[in-house]
Amino acid sequence: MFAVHGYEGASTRLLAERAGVNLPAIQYYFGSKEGLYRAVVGDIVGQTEAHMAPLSSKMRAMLASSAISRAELLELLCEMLEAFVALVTGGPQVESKRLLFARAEVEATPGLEELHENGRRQIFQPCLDLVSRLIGRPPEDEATVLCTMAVIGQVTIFCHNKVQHLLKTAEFTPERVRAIQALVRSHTMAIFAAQQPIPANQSE
Amino acid sequence: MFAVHGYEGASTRLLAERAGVNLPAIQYYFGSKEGLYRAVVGDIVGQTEAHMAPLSSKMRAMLASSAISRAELLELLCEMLEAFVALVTGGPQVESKRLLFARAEVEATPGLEELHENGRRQIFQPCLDLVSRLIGRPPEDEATVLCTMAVIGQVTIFCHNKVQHLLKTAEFTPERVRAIQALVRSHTMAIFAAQQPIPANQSE
DNA sequence: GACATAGTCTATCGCTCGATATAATTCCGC
DNA sequence: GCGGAATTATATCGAGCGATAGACTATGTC
Repeated sequence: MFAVHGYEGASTRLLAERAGVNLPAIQYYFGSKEGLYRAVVGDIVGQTEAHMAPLSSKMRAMLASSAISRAELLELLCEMLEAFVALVTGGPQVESKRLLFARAEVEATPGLEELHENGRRQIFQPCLDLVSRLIGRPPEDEATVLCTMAVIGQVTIFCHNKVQHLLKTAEFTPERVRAIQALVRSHTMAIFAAQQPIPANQSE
Repeated sequence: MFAVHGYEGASTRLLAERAGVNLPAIQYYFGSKEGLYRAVVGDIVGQTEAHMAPLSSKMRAMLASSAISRAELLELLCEMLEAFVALVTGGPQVESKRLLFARAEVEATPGLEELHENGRRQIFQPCLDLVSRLIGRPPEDEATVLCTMAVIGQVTIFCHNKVQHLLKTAEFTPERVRAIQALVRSHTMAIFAAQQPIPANQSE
């Protein structure tokens, strides 16, 4: 309900009715409407962390090892993006999760900042680090940030609500998910393969 | 106000106060809050059309001419994306326009569908046609749609509100706009340059 | 100077919102 | 099967919402 109608739009009466409980149950169990909202966001944050955990640790391990080839960096970035695609197109309550992700970029409601901060930490920062190495510029550089955003934008657009009307069916079938993953992978490969090899002046 | 607070969040009292008029003026001049909203959306739609008009007609002319090279198609697509970047980062009331674009993808408020439909017509459809020719698949194909969405996603991400917190300054300076345009161009060139040449079995 | 029109003002209507006070009910150890 | 705690149901509060009624003011016409 929060994802579909927004925080303001999802009234406590609607929430209680859909949950099959009485109205004051929200205050009884969650303190307030905001408390319920934060619980929802926290649940999704947890799902995200669980989903990205294995890849995150793998990446941390590989980046820690002294020598890592450009091809390995690129492969890590592609896996990261593929995991992001899987995150926003699968798992429990996909539709709601995707919409809530999209809302986090627009709405300024309590708790959504946690969701956004989580996305920054779990998705953006790892990608930024990889892109930084791939283009041989520090992650603080604006060019690095912009490039990372553009690459990630290829995925985030599939979170949008109305954009899905461009497709005949709104559902993310396994075939479609694989198609998107393959698409993002090939694009990303093309983007960074064409890049000149690292000028070897990056740190470490 | 609509862009920042959303349709529901921008109360008529707030709107009237910020406009320096009395409360019933909204109903007097626009019939209702929704009428005012539609007027706002209509204004932005008009801006968008005016902004994209020259490129649209140029593209229509080139596509109508029988022979058009792959390089020319690619150049057209890049110009289209650059114009899209310019659209969401410049012109009057940039910030509001960008936020409203982002909201159009999430909110289901009256009149926003017009904004979304306009984006589909002015941006997505032309890009879809170009991508269709570039990858040699009909525009109805899901693969064509997905590819176009991914390419456009590189730009739409810059419409997001919170994502901009990733940058040190939120403002879109001319240098930053040019950097984004160059970035999107180089990415798009890489994506479609690596593609195998058209199998020559596309229509026309 | 009387009058019609256009536009603005204050006050308020009916409604929905989140939250709560309070009563009724269910649950569970004993 | 009883008593107290946990939970649920009913009724309602105060606030804010969009919209409107109706009085007031400015303006142009004759």
